Amino acid sequence: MTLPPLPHNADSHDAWQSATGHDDAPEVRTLAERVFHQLQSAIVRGELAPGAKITEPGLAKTYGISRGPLREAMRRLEAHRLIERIPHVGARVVKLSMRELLELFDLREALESMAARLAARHMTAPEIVGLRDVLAVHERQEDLQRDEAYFQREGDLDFHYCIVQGSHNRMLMTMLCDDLYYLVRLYRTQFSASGARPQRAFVEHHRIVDAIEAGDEELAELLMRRHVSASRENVAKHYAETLDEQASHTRFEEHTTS
Amino acid sequence: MTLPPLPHNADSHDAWQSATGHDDAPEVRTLAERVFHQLQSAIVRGELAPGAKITEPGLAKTYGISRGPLREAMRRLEAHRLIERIPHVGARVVKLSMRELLELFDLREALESMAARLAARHMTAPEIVGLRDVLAVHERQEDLQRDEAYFQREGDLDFHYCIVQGSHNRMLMTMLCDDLYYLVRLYRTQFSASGARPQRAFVEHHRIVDAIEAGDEELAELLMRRHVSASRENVAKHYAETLDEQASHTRFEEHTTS
DNA sequence: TTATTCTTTATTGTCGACAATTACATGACG
DNA sequence: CGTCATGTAATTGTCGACAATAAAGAATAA
Repeated sequence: MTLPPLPHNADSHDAWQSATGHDDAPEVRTLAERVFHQLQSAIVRGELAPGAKITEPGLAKTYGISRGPLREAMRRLEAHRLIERIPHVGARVVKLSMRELLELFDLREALESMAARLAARHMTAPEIVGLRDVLAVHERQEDLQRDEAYFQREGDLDFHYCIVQGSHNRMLMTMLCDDLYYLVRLYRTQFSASGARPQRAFVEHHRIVDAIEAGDEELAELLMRRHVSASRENVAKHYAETLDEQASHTRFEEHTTS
Repeated sequence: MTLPPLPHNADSHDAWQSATGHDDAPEVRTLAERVFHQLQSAIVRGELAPGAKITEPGLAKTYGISRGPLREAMRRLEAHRLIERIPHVGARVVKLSMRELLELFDLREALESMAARLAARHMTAPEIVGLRDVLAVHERQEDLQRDEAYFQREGDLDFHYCIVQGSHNRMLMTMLCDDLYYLVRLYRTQFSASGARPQRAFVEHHRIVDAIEAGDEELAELLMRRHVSASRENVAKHYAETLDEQASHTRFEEHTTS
């Protein structure tokens, strides 16, 4: 009953695969972990259709592994809200409704504004330099290919990643980078969300970085809150326009419940 | 490859065991789920010491199940940040450091202030009545047993539960009630946190409810933010006083990394 | 034809056993 | 005496098989 301390646990973060870069080949050493990342990527990229049923024997044969590690990976995906499970029935890929998407924006508004405030308090000079580099790359891509929304969107997430990193709050990093941002990407593929507003977002990003560099916590928080809120309103407006397909989506859901 | 829709997924929440009441016997039908709740409760209540190593054969024999469901439960606990795992090495119960505790308060400040704002916007009249009932019970217990901090603390969590429920944001409810509040309880047992400030908290709670009832979103958000922030500062101060044992804790961690 | 019941089938839940990796202890060598 | 190497033991990772549950379909009766 004594506790021989494991050799980590003091700076336990180097053992994690999380909260740093995103989509860097995770270089994992266990099957469950590897298939978790593979499934996570497949879901986020839309290779597994939203709402698609997931059968354990099928996936096990697809990935060439046994059902044991696969079930552990699925439990992790369930905890990360990328799949939904019902005991003795099965699992399927989540299908974000518009309501849940708007809820997600509320969460982002709360968490990312806090992240911006903490970034203004804790971000170091080289971190700010790196952040400006991200903005520069961001802007260059915008010059080169003005229509290619995909890179722009990924760049947008890179920006938000840097802010969250700058908060120096590990719980916040984990919650945003490991949980919410995957849902954000999932939404972008599900709704094929190309409705970006690049130029507006650019100046907002720059102003946020300015506030962070100036150490103005309150301004950074306020600007980030407005930035996320504006993105939410943009999505809500775009949703109101394309409401017809959404209506058919709703009819489909009603049909399933009958 | 077609997708015969499962009979839920339209109002998928009734199938979940989460985000409603807390600690109501979960009435689960699978071993993995049951042992997950049992381990969750055991960890939060301190029956499994923080930092204690968890061996799969040991727990499997303890709970009389096989290692398969146990590993799935552990994967869920890992995702909920109640245990930490290292591949091929083992798992142990989390031991919150003071830094992580303060990080947790930052998260609560961001999320619960948002919850208060949304509660002021969406909470219905009967929900507000229930909230006042919680405060009344809260106050009565305070009259009866002024020292018994345990019930007061649980009542405090009940209050925050109601607010989050009133936000009508399911993602927010899940994130706070299913994830963060278990960490809060874990902290209270680990640090034997009886350093409450009941009377101050009472009036703050009442003012928050007043703002919610008045539909004043901004005031509710501001008051909740101050409420959590004050609690954080209270903890930080109490930590500075009992810094000696924390110093020994730090020495221990340094020793483990050598 | 429609509703109901029973059978069949497929999927999920659970278990025990084996392989792989790591930690610990013992001993040899500088 | 300290350090390194080796072997052993224990734990974790993985697999295949069986049992339990639920969905799908066939057969029967109204």
